[in-house]
Amino acid sequence: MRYASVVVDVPAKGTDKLFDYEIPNKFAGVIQPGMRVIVPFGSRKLTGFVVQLKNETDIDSVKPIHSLFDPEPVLNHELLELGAWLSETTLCYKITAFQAMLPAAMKTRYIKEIKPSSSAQLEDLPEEIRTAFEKGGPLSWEDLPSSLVAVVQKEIRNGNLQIDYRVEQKQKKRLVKYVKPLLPVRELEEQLQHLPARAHKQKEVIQFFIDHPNPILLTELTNSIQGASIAVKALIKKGILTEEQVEIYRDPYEHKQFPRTKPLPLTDEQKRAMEPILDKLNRHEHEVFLMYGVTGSGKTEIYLQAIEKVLNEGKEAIVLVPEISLTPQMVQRFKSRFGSQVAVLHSGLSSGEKFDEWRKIYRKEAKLVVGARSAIFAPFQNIGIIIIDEEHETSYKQEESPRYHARDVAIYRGKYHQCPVILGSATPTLESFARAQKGVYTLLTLKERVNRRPLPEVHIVDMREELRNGNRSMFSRTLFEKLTDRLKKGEQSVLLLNKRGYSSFVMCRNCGHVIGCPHCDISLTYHRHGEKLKCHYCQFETAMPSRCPECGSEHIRFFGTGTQRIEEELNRLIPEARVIRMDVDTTSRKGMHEKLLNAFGEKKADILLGTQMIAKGLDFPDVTLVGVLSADTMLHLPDFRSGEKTFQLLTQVSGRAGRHELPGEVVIQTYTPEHYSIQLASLHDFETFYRQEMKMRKSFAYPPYYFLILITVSHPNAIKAAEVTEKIGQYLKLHLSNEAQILGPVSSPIPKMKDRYRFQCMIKYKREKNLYKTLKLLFEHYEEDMSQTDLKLMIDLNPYTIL
DNA sequence: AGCACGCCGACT
DNA sequence: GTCGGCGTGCTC
Repeated sequence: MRYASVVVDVPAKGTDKLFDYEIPNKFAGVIQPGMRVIVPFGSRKLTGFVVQLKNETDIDSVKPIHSLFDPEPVLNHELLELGAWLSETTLCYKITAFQAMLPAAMKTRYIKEIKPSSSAQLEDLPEEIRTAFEKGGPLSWEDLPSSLVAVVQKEIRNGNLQIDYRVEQKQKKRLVKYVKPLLPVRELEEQLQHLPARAHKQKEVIQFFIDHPNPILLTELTNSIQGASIAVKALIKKGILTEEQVEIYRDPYEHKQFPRTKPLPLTDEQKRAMEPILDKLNRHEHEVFLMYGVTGSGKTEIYLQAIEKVLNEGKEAIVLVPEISLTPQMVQRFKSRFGSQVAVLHSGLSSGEKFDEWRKIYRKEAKLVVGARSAIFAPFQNIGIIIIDEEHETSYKQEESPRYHARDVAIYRGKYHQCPVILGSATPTLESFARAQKGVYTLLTLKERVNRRPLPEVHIVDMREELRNGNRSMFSRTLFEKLTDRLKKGEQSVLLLNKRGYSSFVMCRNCGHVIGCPHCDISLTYHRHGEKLKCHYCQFETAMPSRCPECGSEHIRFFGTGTQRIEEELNRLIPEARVIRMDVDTTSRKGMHEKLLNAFGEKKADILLGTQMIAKGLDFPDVTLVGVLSADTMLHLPDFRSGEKTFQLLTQVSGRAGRHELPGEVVIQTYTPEHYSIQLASLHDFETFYRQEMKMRKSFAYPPYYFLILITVSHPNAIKAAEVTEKIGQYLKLHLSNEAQILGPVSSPIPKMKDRYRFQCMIKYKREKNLYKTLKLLFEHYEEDMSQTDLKLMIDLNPYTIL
């Protein structure tokens, strides 16, 4: 093959196509589809993905491929096709789709350097440039002092300097510094005498090496001797110590022990659910199963046994778990059963760790991947089963381009590999449950908890009533009594604060002014750490003012109910209770999540207080009480799924109580106790909830009866944004069928973000033959506007949050 | 995206 | 007459 078609690394409209390059003789037979190559592109060098090889090209001025970037293809045939499909169905650039399938560490970095051209006489160069070169090799364009820019440009024109474009992989090999003495102990003792009297630190370091003459990690050394790194540097200079960079293999779980577990005996119900899966596995056929099983019904054991069968046949398995429930407990269950065959991918890993886990999969050292959304792109060749646990979780939908849903990708891959896909949940999405009702998916039902433990008893507390009775605290009397009761019995409680829509904004109690972000139309959130106000949408942050910027009053304070405030109130009401608080603030540091959960598991605390992150997957035997402090905070969000989300959250969190010997109880505090989402969650009645919610969806033409598309238009000028949105609405009315409903334009729920005004319109449709074509045409129609006037168009097919 | 090319005003 | 501002259009 003489030519290669390449998708170049420029995410833009004009470059979202294939560019043909000649394959130089030296690469003949080496270059294959799925490989990344470095190609000349205009005056630069870029990486690109080879997508096909061919013997003909229509282009008359083909350039040759410069070099290989990977020794082997990084995307196999299936993933190349999947990328093309993703870019079509989510309307993203091909390069964006390809990049989404690789770990971030494999993204490329472009370096622009200035160096003397081969023909240049160094003496001809101006003094200031020559000295810069003498100091240290080529100059990077980025940190060229602005005073030199003009001179450099002139010399480039004169042909004395040239720009060198280099391509590098962002991934850094993990290097650690080891320090060791260059001299034997005897000589070290001698050196100790020769050091200046005031070099205390250096003496301390040498003494350390006299006691322990072996190489030591620099970080470990600085742990035992504070500020040792400066002394070490000095000692290296003196030739007493030496340092060594060693590349280490990153294994986030290397120090963990995972006792092996054996398959548990299945209940009759589990066996019945297992059968159709095994049948499909044996026949090597594709099928989507919706496994609807109440919390604690043993879904995971079914996953484990199905996976075991797949692995025994020499095939691979993918298990997706929502990010927040990718807890150590969950990972442990898989590692314990399958040991080193498991690769784990989640956001808690560093990009290098993710890269190494990815390579384990690529090199077939791992046969099973357990991971968050993007793990669906694991580079396996022979997948035997794909499992999506907690199928209803919104984190499976990516909110940036490519706006894909992991479930759709899973089904695509399941078809390709002719293998079953299992969607598991105690509270399936209405979309999936409706498909199961229609027979598109096969429904598997688990109604009983393993060992027949009853579901916990749920009490709904009307907080309006509490207020009328003079209780103004965040804790109802019922909840308070039950909390103190658990404390007496030595049992544990979990308290959930549903923080969404409740963030702690800052308001002036005198004039009612709320401090907002100057760039985005939302209120700033108070962070106690450093007394700061931060914007959730842009990076803006500012100090907490002591006076109201509007009226100058000192009565300005943060409102809303953060976990911190609850913790304070808890400490006041029940001072003897030991509380662990889990929220973004306390878990942002790496490993804290695990640490806090372990502490709770070891009963170092009586109450676990947290946000959504504690709702899922936790399994502690002594938790007998779950309290939901305010069930309706998300019920009133302007989102048609708010009822569904409330039902899901309440059901999930209730499932945390009484999972073992001790029976559990749940207290739900709410201001709208009559709402069906809350009522039915308290009765653990998903099926009635499903029917009720489906009626609502039908009458308002929402999914699953209709599909949605959200088009968001943003522009620095509000009028322009509104105008364009209006025109888009008209355009769509003209080009889509009469069956489609076009709503809007309306101001986006976040009307202004990063100094851009946002308007949106929504399309509801059932079937549209020319949908993708029309949307693509829409993009082209506004192309000039987009480049000329800084207009941005965002199209989200099947949006998950319309917020 | 980034870069070259090209056309206009400001200045040595 | 040259330098440098940014609008325009292309990149195999």
